Amino acid sequence: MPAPHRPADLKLTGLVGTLRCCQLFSGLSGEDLAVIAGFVVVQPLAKDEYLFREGEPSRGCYLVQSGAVNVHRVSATGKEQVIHVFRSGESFAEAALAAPTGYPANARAVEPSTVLVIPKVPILDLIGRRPDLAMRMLGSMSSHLRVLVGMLDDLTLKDVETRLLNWLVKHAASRPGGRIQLPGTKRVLAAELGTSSETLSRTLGRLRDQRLLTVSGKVIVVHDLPALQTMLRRNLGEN
Amino acid sequence: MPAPHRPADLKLTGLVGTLRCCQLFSGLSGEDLAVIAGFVVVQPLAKDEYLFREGEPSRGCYLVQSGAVNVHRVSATGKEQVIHVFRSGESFAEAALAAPTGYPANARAVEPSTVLVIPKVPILDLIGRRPDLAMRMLGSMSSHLRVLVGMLDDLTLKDVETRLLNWLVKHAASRPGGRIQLPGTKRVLAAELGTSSETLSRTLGRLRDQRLLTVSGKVIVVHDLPALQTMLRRNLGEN
DNA sequence: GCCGCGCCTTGACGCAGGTCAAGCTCCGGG
DNA sequence: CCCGGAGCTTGACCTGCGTCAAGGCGCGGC
Repeated sequence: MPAPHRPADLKLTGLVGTLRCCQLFSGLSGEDLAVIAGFVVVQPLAKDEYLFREGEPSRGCYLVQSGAVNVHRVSATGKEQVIHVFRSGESFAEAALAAPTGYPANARAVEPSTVLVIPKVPILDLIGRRPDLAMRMLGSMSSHLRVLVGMLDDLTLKDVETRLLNWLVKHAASRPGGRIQLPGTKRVLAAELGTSSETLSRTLGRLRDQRLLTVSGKVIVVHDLPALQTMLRRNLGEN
Repeated sequence: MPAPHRPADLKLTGLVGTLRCCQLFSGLSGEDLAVIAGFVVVQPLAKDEYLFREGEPSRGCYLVQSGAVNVHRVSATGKEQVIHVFRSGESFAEAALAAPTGYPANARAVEPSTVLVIPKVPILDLIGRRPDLAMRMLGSMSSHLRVLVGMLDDLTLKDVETRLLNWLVKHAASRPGGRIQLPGTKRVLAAELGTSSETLSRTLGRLRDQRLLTVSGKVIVVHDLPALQTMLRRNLGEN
């Protein structure tokens, strides 16, 4: 693991740029941003390197500068439950700032990444002096709550088919031509959907047989998005 | 629905007492508490009355004074997924303060209850002026995040038996003599465990046959807590 | 080129648990 | 007192999906 290091002053302006772009700090004054940039620590992560593990005391919270970080729990049975994959510009672990206990989950880089570590003490201090920053933190945590609530929903969508349809619709909508490039292996997607790679394969196969999509390697092309949507609605409606 | 009303000044001191007792406000000065008590609204709820529904714009956040409030989502299939049952002294819906969107869930009284409505604008204003209050809100939301993460865990605990054991152990530990009085009907407990009343009945029946507990009406008496615990651990360990 | 190793796919099988249905108990009302 | 309904229990059945196992395919190393 390469040692984290304080950025040289030269880099401060670049850092301020990064900070300004993210949801969490986007409305702050340049002065405040400079203060934050002053105590932030840049940390590169290799693929599959852990940023923190469940139970460790919290160093602070994090902001993804590049790459992607998988936040997950491992259940007592050893299964990994993905909570969320955070990408460039997103912040996480704000909850660890305010809690006396350690991190409640694990964080691991999906690919080579760099994160900004925002140490606990100075950011809490700043929050105390900048009420609008406090508001932002509240807002950010509240959106994380919503993500979790959404996950709950997903888990209670019974069918694997329904969950997959849901996932496909959500992702195909934002892609031109319905072309979805899988970020990782199919086993990973299966894990996100809470199923096994075999079942995922079967379910995809069924949709393929119905000419709704084609799969080749790590690329899924959705041919008939409306059909998927009505199918999803039908699945939700019945039962 | 009886109209909510502002408490008379006579009641202010009582209110301050309630506020002081709760996690969220427990460390604040009497002065701040008085300010809060000044804008809080007392709202009684009949059994099964809804406090708010998913999507409604947020009035503010809430503090349970007496009774119990079930916060839940209803999935697209119409099933009710319990997120948490909040009881006396607990606060909820803080997330709605900071978010522009409406409530992400529903809240309904399990039994006749009274809640304190903490309106959005004045409490946000106060948070802006009292950094330590902001910290408390952050802490509170962070613990709610943990609850949700815990729920995720529970849902991925596969067995109904395992989930039930988990529930029993958690509840029997805090009860003298392992005597657990069910708050609602067994169907409700089943829902909390994410199963049907039939399966719950069967699973309880199996534990009863093993002389680990007895069930009579709404009372479950755990006879052999350690046995339940080792059974739980066995269930988690294997597979 | 060939081989070996992941990854994906497909088939076969077993099982937890959801659903339907029938009987039981308890309780309140007329 | 009888009756009806709500909730609980138990049985029978069926289905989704997790698991094991056996190929097929692509890819990198040698």
